[in-house]
Amino acid sequence: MQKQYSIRELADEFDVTTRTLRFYEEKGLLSPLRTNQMRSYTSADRTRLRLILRGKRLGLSLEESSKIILMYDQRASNDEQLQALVAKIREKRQQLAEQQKDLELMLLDLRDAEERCLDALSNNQNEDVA
Amino acid sequence: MQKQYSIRELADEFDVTTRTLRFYEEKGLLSPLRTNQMRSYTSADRTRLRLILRGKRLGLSLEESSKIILMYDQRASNDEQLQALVAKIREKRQQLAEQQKDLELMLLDLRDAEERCLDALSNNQNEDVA
DNA sequence: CTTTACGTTTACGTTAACGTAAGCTATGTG
DNA sequence: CACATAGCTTACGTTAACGTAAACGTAAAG
Repeated sequence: MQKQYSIRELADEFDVTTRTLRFYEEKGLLSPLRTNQMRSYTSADRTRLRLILRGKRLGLSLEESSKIILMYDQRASNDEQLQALVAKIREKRQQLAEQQKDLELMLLDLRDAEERCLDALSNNQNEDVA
Repeated sequence: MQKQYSIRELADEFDVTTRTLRFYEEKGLLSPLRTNQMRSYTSADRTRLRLILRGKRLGLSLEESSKIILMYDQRASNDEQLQALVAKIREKRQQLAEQQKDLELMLLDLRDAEERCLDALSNNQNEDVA
């Protein structure tokens, strides 16, 4: 017997609005059970929501996240479909690897900018002393 | 004497539309020179464009990218402003570090998914043989 | 000299991802 | 019992980031 979550519980836990949860459902990203009309979220829904929000933080659209989630829980299909899926997964991994590079570059730039700021500050110190 | 770029050259180089470049200008992200009404982009504009697009790939809004760019080329101001800037830079670096974690998690999940696919494929092989 | 190509401005259209509000129902609570 | 709380549906509103189209200028090419 798994725990079920009300829409408010889930919304509070992940810091989103109930509107957002209903919207994700409308878009087919979540599919909570219904207990006399009220939505009842399972731990599977929680997991999916976590993945969706992680995708958002990485700049993915809901549709992209949706596709990636489908890759995670592939329904064991035939060889052809499996191979196509592997190809998709590899492509996405490739994209993410590129994104990793972008991220590191931006971090380097920011490290640089910070250093220059600190240099400027210590220079101002020296001027004050001189 | 630096090379100047027409709007089309820049658009083609970065694979964006001219509309996009004009839009970025309208938003204050670019400010090309004008040679008898025509836009003339310098290498500084190119750099800014590179940064904007890198930001986009990381899921940043144009406004966020704009702010980050301002951090890069800080006009040496007074100590107070410099310290505020350092704080901003550190905050952004922190955010990016979190994003790095998210990215690695997603990569791990995809590695996992790929492996499961490959397992399923080799299982199908065995069944065929048996 | 007209066509073609590239540039300009102005302005309305579009999509994603929700926000917001109205109006209804069911369930406790003083 | 009144009413506050939480949920539901339906539907219109909003913002970012461009797309698309009209209407015009200019310069090289046939």
